[in-house]
Amino acid sequence: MINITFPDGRVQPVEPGTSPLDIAKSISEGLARNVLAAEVNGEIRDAFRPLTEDAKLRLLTWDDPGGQSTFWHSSAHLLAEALEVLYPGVKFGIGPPIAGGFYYDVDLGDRILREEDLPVIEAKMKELGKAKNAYRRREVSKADALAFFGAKGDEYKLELIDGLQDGQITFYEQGNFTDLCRGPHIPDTGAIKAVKILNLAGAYWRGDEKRKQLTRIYGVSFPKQAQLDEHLALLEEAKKRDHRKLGQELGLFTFSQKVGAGLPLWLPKGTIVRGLLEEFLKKEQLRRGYTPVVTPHIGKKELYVTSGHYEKYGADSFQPIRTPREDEEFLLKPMNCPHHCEIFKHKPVSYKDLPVRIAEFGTVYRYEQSGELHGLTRVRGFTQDDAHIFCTKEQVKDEFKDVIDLTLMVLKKLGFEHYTAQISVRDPNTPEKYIGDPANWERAEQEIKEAADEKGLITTVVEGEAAFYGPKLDFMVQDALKRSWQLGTIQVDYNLPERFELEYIGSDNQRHRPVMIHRAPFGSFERFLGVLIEHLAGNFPLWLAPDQVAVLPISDKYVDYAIEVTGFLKNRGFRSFADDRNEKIGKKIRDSELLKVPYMLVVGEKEASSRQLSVRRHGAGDVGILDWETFATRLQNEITVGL
RNA sequence: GCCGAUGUAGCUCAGUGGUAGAGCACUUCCUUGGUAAGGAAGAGGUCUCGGGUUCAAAUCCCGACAUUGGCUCCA
Repeated sequence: MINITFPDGRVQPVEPGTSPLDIAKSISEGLARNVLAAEVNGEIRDAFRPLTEDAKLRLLTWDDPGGQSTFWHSSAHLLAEALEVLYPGVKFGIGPPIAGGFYYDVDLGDRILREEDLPVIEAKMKELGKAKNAYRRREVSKADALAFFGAKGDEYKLELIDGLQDGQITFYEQGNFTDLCRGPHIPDTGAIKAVKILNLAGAYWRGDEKRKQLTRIYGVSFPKQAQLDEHLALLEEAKKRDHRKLGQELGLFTFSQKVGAGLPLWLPKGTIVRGLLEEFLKKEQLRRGYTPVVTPHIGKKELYVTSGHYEKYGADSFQPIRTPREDEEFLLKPMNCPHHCEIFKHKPVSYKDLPVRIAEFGTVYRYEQSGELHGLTRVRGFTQDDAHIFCTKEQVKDEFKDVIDLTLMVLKKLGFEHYTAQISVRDPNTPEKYIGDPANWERAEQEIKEAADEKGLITTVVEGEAAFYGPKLDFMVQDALKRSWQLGTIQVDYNLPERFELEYIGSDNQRHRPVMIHRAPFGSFERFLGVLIEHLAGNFPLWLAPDQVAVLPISDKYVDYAIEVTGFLKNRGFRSFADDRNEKIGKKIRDSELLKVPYMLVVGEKEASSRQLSVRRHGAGDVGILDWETFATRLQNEITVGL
């Protein structure tokens, strides 16, 4: 007998060769139906794979991420099976589970898949699912594996097998389909009841753009149709919230072919929102000892040769601009830091001046490949809420903590409640990739972790993700639809102080090299606003709304009163307009609701004669009659509270 | 940059070889209406751009540009 330990500590002896699925069956049939995989001594395995020795066992259902990814992985195999039936001779790349489902990369030869083909694939998958074919695991020798896929003519699988060690190769089969696979898989295809093939895309074999491009088929699947429906509804909701669509509908920004791809044009309303964010941050930064600066949009090529950016990115940047007479070369600035380094250098700095915090909403231009551009989140010209902190190495930790504070304050103010921090440190195996004193690195990495801990951040530490010039902390922010975005960043830099020969005079009257910290709580206004629009579904809080109050006269007899009210509100600093169109009140309300204006004031005979306001809140409806002062106070209170 | 899709009025879209359509928005007129669309008339388009095929191209072919789903990249 072998001993199986359950998560609650209970130990049950079973015959060797018993599978977790058998154990589930012995507990209840219902459980057995729901078991997708098993965690055996911390490793996720097939629930049907026999246990041969003492083990800690956890049965995984749909509610476990491990159960879901196994389910999706098996769905990818089911997709492959369907493809093989529909398109004989299809060759397969890889087919893994991913965050929101699964995909399979396939080579269909000359055949091009179209949207119309997707329902056919879905139908075939459902049909094969109903067959309830069991997934079977089989260990094969390398020679046999090569022989199998050689006979099938699948060069991609052959290449994969080539990279595997003999004795560690397994096949999984279900129905008539056999795939090279490490597993694990769910017990049988019957569990895959709801399937949706989402989209098609090209993907290079092994992610290498020099190699053949395969067709990547994305799908998602669930044990129940209701779950799929819910998932599709969420995707629908995401589409509705798309900042590109809302930006258009709310008149926030636009793009022009003539101006150029990836170069957003901020419309008046968008500019108001953006300006309010700037104002908010500027105020907060002044309070925290930042000193604002302004630097030009271009800089001489030598500036970037000094900074090292020219060597590293010059070829992949907008190319230099030349002056007609002197033949000097200027670059559009891709970063603000070289300019800020020169500002730091403009006069001798004492240790008593440190930290120096130079802040600028600096617009930068980066050449992004045409296929990369996307709404506001990936553009070629954008404005960073940038600042560079020059400090001693002893001050790094406190500065980090202050920037974390600032960032959290920003996220809270804008209604982002879920976020984590990713700390990127050196890859210990390739120390030669990093510049700067290893002792400083060690210290900074440690202090970043401490600072994040002391501020109560949930962190993940990723080795090898650090920039060559220093470790960093990035904020990963989750929006209302549980999508994760990388926004703010804090980075330590040992490189630029060196290259620009930055110095300060210490208390010992000697020259010392400061440490530089790059930081941007929003990242860029463009990207942040894109994410914010989707997070809020375009419903800006009162303080950020481009129009705060729409005054809606019932008929043109009350337009004068509406204009008077608008004037009062404007004097109190609220953004307000009167809708004096010759339209019925229902129409005016509808239009203001669609524009997501937070407050609507309906004014007619009653209000004009009593000098009152009939107040309506966006999304909430009629909130009753208020006098002017009470309404103004209500607005002020709502703004003060924030959200 | 690569692969696929798309590009028709300000917006959303119909229009598969014979000189361009709808709804909304816009303008004018009628209407003066109390919490999500009042009525009528009008104006608005070298059908993204450039080539080609054809008696004839929004429509078919080629190329460019832009948008888009991905891939690769991202200081």
